[in-house]
Amino acid sequence: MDLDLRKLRYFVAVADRLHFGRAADDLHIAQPVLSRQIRALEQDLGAPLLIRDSHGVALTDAGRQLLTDAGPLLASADAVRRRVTVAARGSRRLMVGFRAGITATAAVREFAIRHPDVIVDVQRIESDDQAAMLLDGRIDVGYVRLPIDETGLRVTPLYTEPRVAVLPAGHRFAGREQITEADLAGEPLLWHPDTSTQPTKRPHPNAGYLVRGVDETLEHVAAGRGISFLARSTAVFYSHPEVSYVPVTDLAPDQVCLAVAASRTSPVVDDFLAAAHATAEITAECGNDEMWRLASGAATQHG
Amino acid sequence: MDLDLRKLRYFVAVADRLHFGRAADDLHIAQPVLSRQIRALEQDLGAPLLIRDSHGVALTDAGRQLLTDAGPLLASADAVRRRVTVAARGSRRLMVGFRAGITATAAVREFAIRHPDVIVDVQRIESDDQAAMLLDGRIDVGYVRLPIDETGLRVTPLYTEPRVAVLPAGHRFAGREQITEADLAGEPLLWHPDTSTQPTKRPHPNAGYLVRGVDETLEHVAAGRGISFLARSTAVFYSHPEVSYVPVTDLAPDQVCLAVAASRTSPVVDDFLAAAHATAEITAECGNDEMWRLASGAATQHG
DNA sequence: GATGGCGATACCCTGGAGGCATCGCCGTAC
DNA sequence: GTACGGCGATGCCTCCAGGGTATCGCCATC
Repeated sequence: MDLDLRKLRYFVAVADRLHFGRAADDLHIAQPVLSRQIRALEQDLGAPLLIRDSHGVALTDAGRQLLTDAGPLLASADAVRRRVTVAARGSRRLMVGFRAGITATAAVREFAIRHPDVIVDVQRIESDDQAAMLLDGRIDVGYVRLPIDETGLRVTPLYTEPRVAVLPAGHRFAGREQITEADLAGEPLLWHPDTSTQPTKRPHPNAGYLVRGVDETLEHVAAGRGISFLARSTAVFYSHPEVSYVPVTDLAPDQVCLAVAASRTSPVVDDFLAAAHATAEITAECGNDEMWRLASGAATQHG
Repeated sequence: MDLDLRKLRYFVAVADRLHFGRAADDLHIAQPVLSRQIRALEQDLGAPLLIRDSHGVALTDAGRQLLTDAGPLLASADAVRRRVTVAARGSRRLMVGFRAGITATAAVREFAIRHPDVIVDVQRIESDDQAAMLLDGRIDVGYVRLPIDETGLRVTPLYTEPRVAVLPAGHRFAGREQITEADLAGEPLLWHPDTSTQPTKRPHPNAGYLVRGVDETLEHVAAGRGISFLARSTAVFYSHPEVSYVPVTDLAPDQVCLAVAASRTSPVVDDFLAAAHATAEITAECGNDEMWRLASGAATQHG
């Protein structure tokens, strides 16, 4: 009758590896058990999920559908468990995530007027798991940057800000007032993990440098492994002696959004969203022209 | 480790009834079994969910949190099962729901250009289960009218249209060119089922007339049980010899939106959404001034 | 003080999830 | 061509979770 989330998790493991033995290892169970559980799941759903033949294991149409749906569902279940245990502690706490360069202070202050009893916790998030953290309830609200996989989320735009190129200090364009995207044609770009994959899908471990977070980006750029781009407010907050920021005039701006898990129903969350929207302009100021002039003036002193 | 959806369903039954014996009846299991399952769930979550004392059963904070989260989660699980079985049949089919008065033809035609292989099915939906149908996968996309419980959904506005009062033919305002909301102060309003409740919560069966759908509305109004309001396009499509429509000049307009389950990831769905947005103006025409003049002209012939 | 309603406990039975050993199939190597 | 190895499936055992019935314990009511 009801879907069995354990079997579903097992299925995801097999679908990820396309190999019963290795998936069983991942799950710390014996391979025959896994084999039977998957068969039981197929019988339960009344549909074959995997094709096993001498060439290995492959997904059927139904299996592909289940794989795409399983991730969000399992994440929601996680989120439910997490929220219940939090509610049980009686702690009225709101966890707000924010991407590098974004300052939630104004919204937090505004929110505290209406909800002095709620403790607002803030936590930095990164591009590669911003969606997953919302889905499984580690954060309740997120100041995120696009792109983001909107599956299971409710995403509303807040503001945009220009982006700048991140160049090694010795680069031929370092210190320029501004450049265009065309100037950088052919430059090696750092490879960022794909944020549009399902939360269950992990990027292949040895596919180039895995750049996660701003500090790593700066290190890699300084080391000459490639160039990158950052939102201007991020550049304002993070500097590195061996790195130079240069505005790129024709680059698509960075879109900052508010995101919550769509399955989340809570007046507290709604009130925070309202506060965040009301203070969007203040939040956006961190990347405005004045802040940029100040910051880039300071940066050129050592860049 | 994983949440047990069966236990979760059991919990919802108990939380709805606040009575173990009756909930057990609903679930067709014995009361002691239910008692133990709930206790197991509490142990599993590490939090008490219900307070049992001589005065009966009550929810704890954690229990309330779980109850609000359980509905969407169970609905998602249903949706996953449904989509997998559909995918297994290999049928590329898209189910589009629409509220009364909304014509999806333009979007369907536009969509068919890109996806001639996908069969688009349309189905009328009602206010009281429009959200539930999206959440549990009975429809993939919905042309809905506000208000709607956005939990678990992604809702984007399409267009608005004026609303009209629905009056019995013998009403003192019947046949008027227009009236204001104040004119109708004190008039008995038909009671519509609350759309903002959780999908698991059913309205109490004997709480006034349960008006579901347009036809019932017209019958009840004609029978003199109260007046009601409808979007103008709905009024254009539905007429009743004993009912008269009168524009209300200062009534908040009806907002038509597109809605999909937030956990739904599918390029086919995305393409339909794009087509629906692209054809929004055509869709909105059904309730425009010209259509209204034509329809109300015809209506006055027998009204 | 007797009674009845209601959740919890005790006890039993069955089925499902886990383990281990082994089979059957097929591709490959020598 | 045969031997071998990889891999999923099957057989068989154990144990616990989920189902049932009978009954207890508590309390409110009369």
